[in-house]
Amino acid sequence: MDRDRPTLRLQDVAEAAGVSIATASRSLSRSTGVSEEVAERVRDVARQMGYIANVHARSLAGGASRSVGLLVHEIGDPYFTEIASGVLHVGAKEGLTVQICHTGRDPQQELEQIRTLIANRVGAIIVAGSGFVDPAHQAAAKADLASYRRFGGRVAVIGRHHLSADAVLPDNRGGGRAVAQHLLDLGHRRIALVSGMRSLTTVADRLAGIEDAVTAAGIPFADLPLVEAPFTRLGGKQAAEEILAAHPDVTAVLALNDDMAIGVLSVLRDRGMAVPERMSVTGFDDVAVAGDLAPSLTTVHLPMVDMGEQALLMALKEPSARPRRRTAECHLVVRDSTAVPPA
Amino acid sequence: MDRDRPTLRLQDVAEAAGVSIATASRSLSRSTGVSEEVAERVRDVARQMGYIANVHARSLAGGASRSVGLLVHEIGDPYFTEIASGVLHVGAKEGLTVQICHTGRDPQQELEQIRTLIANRVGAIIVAGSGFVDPAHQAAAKADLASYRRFGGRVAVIGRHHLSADAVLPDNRGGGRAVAQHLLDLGHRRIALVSGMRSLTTVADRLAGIEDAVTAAGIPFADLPLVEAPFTRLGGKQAAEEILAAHPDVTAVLALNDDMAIGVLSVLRDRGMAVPERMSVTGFDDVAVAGDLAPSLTTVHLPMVDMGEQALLMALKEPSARPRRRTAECHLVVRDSTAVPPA
DNA sequence: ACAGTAACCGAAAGCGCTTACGAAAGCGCT
DNA sequence: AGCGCTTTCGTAAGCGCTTTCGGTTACTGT
Repeated sequence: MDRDRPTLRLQDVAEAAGVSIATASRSLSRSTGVSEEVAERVRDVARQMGYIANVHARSLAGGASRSVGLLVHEIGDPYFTEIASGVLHVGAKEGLTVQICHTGRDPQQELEQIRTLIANRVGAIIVAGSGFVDPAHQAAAKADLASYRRFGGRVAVIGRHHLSADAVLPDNRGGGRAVAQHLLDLGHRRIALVSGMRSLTTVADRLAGIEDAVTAAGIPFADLPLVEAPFTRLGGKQAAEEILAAHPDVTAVLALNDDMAIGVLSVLRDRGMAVPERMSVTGFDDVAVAGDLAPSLTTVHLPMVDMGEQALLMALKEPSARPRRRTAECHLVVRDSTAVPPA
Repeated sequence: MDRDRPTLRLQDVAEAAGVSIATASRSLSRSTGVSEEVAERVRDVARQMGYIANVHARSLAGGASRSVGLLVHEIGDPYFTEIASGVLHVGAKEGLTVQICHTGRDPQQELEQIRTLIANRVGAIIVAGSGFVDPAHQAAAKADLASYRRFGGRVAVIGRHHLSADAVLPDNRGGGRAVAQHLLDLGHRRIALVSGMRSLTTVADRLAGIEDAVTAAGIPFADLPLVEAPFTRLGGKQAAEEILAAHPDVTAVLALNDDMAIGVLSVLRDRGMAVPERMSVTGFDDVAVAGDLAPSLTTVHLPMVDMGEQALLMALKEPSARPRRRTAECHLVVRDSTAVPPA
């Protein structure tokens, strides 16, 4: 975009077609108030000249913007990849461009990216990766988003319920219950938990579900070895090392997401511990590769693509005064990484 | 963005700070021509009011836009995911917003998305997934991009050299040569090729490299069983079925991308054919999961994140009259899916 | 033939910003 | 004091579009 090298303007098209700018504009947008023949001619001329309207001018003058924003920690993370895929699908179908922003798990950057999206006057902001832990950033973001909403912007959050916005939430508690129950049913009693940071509501909810199940089975939740580590593959590795060292008697490792489970699997493979014969391992999320691992991973399926789609659709629908919640069902997917504990 | 619910304007800030709009503008952008005290005051007021400038108005008036576009087939495809990651990283660092568009492998949609990006007057367009097969679409895209460039837009293509634009290209031929050589070195002679559509230059180049190697080893390239299928996991499965049925003597399957290789592996697992003991399998790309599969996949590593970064950086640098090329080095990564052929 | 109506189109006013340009004020110098 | 220079700031002219408003025209019914 250079000022000095001008692009084709609507005026150029209008002149070439022998009509006024107003008529040209009407012909190219909602062609009402223009005779069909004129509109047709203008469109022909525009096409021949290769005219492409300027979105900036259009939204300045017109109002509504044709784009939405998506906030993720890191697009390479499979969890966010799938959400982005859902959002992009809906976006393409609705003729919206999607601006994706990396927060890099940095609250400061997250705040900046939110501001950037607001500056772009996007029609909706989907917050998929939200890492606000400290009240200061959270409050700032909330304030920005509030004023954004005041002038008509829509906000939807995926995976957390905060920022007083519409939210799409996986049934983390139900999923946690299901996967724990699965291990209990197989006969496991010494189950180690490989957890992300408990300050994340996602983690807290999943743990709550696990607690439901084990408590019902008569096992005190506090008895289960639990290691908190970053929600990443490396975190899973570290946690696995720690658990194997401190608790040689565990027969199953329940990881709170697939990434960590993959880390656990790699440690077990390095140590020559057979999965699932010696040790059962479960994940959470059911990322695309979970079924391709060997052994394929027993995990809780989250409909992430769906969640992305739902979030955008929810945001685009008529706004409601109070934040809406939509729960995404999770279900257990039993694959090859779990079995009865060794005798 | 609603017209009737107005957002804070620069004028509001100016009034609150007791200065003119011009001064307010200067204070908030490149603060030249304003005394530091005034600029400071304006910035304070703006911050307190929660003012966020309107990008549309800004780029209409000013010229340069702070955003770039990225075209991919499907963000969920790991190849594109990593490229997108690279582009987003550079974008975040440079303060650019990135608009990602899905083409869904549909030439028509690809064309539309290019137009959308031009309409958004993005500063650069990175074409990662380009599926132009028919001359008509290709010509149309070329025309649009040409006029886009004429007014200062930058274009960079990843993985193909066409559209007369800057390009970042993996050394597909070298990679093909390397992986074929690896199998030859292990002693394989009956090597089946699981190929994407040969009309793709990527495929053609990789095949050329393979031909180089096998020809040098004294094997007529045409003797190798070759199945063309979609460049997807499913395509890999289909191709594998076909090959196993028609060529039971094959000892190695060389797939032209990892996705197809994963499909091949799953077919082999279903049939109980041990990899690599009974059959060696190789991929191409080295997507993130390649190392996590079991057996982990021997493949050709492409620096995809790098390529995304390079493409954007190249586009942002001063343009050159003639299209530049940058070659991304590939290298073979030997893992557990290849071994000497069965005796 | 004429008022009344509907359909079509053009002139012009903005949308919120940047940036010439010019005015005013402060400075050192003769 | 008067001159030119620099610094600082305000006025106003757009950027390319949409949309209101009013003017023309063509068409109807009487």
